[in-house]
Amino acid sequence: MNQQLRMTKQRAAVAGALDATDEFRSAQQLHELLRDRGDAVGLATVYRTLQALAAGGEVDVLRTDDGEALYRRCARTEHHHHLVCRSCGHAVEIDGPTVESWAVRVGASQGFSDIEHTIELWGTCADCRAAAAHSG
Amino acid sequence: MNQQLRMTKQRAAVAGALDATDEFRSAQQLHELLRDRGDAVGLATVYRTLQALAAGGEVDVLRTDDGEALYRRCARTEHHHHLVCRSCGHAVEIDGPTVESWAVRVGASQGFSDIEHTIELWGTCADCRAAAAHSG
DNA sequence: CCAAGGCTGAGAATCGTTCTCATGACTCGC
DNA sequence: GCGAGTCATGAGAACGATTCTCAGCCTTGG
Ligand SMILES: [Zn+2]
Ligand SMILES: [Zn+2]
Ligand SMILES: [Zn+2]
Ligand SMILES: [Zn+2]
Repeated sequence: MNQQLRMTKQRAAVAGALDATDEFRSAQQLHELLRDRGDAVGLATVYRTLQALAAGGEVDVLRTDDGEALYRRCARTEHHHHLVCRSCGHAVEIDGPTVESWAVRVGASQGFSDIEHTIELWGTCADCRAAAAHSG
Repeated sequence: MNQQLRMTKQRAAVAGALDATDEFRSAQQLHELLRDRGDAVGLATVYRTLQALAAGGEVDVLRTDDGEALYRRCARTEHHHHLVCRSCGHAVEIDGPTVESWAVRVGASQGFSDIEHTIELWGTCADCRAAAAHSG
């Protein structure tokens, strides 16, 4: 089926970078991370790889307030949402069982079909709050 | 307070365009709309005005999957969410009372502060579905 | 080891959005 | 009405993120 996907050093590097962190990261951050690590990979390749991983459901993508895409390889591939620190990207996977059914119900009641939902929580994690307190 | 804001023909035009539609629209769509209408307004001004309106809570902003910002003047200014048609932008304002408390609770339980939530539902409205059925 | 075709990366190109700055429009006091 | 002081406008440049181009490289199957 997708036998045409080749395992290259670059893809492994990107996947490795994703596995190495627990935080949501932008394509550019991952690109820099790889460069610093010594596994330099072209920016275009980073984007392409993330795109492929996202399409395959292997990484989660979300958008910051200003539209930048952030990626993260979550522990599970089943549907879930996130609570993300807006300053460091640290994330916690969360479930919202009642939210799921609510979304479907509301959508259907308005005559809409193919309902999907975007549900993400943003906040400041304990570490970042402590850091801010010290400097502020 | 904000007495330094002047009511200009351009701002009125943008506000008018927003009032004239019930759908979420991008800055560029509004810009074209105004041009077609005869109330040509510079693109930069459209962006600036939308920004100001959004800052003042007079219009709602949301981001499409690919990061583009969409704006809409909703009937109410109190906190609410939306069910948006991904093909025409038609939107319905919705409430999620249980969702609100869930968001706060989950955020706090993980040690995060300043919790905010992004909750939007996407779907295909009845009209667009009908249109798609005819052509497909 | 080879051919075939996916993969890569530097740089150009897009695209949405913001910035710059010279010019225009308001406001207010006279 | 008139001018100074300001805020607003708009054309175009600048930006930042992402995508595209395409020639050369590398993985894979045999
Ligand atoms: Zn944090
Ligand atoms: Zn969900
Ligand atoms: Zn709204
Ligand atoms: Zn809410």
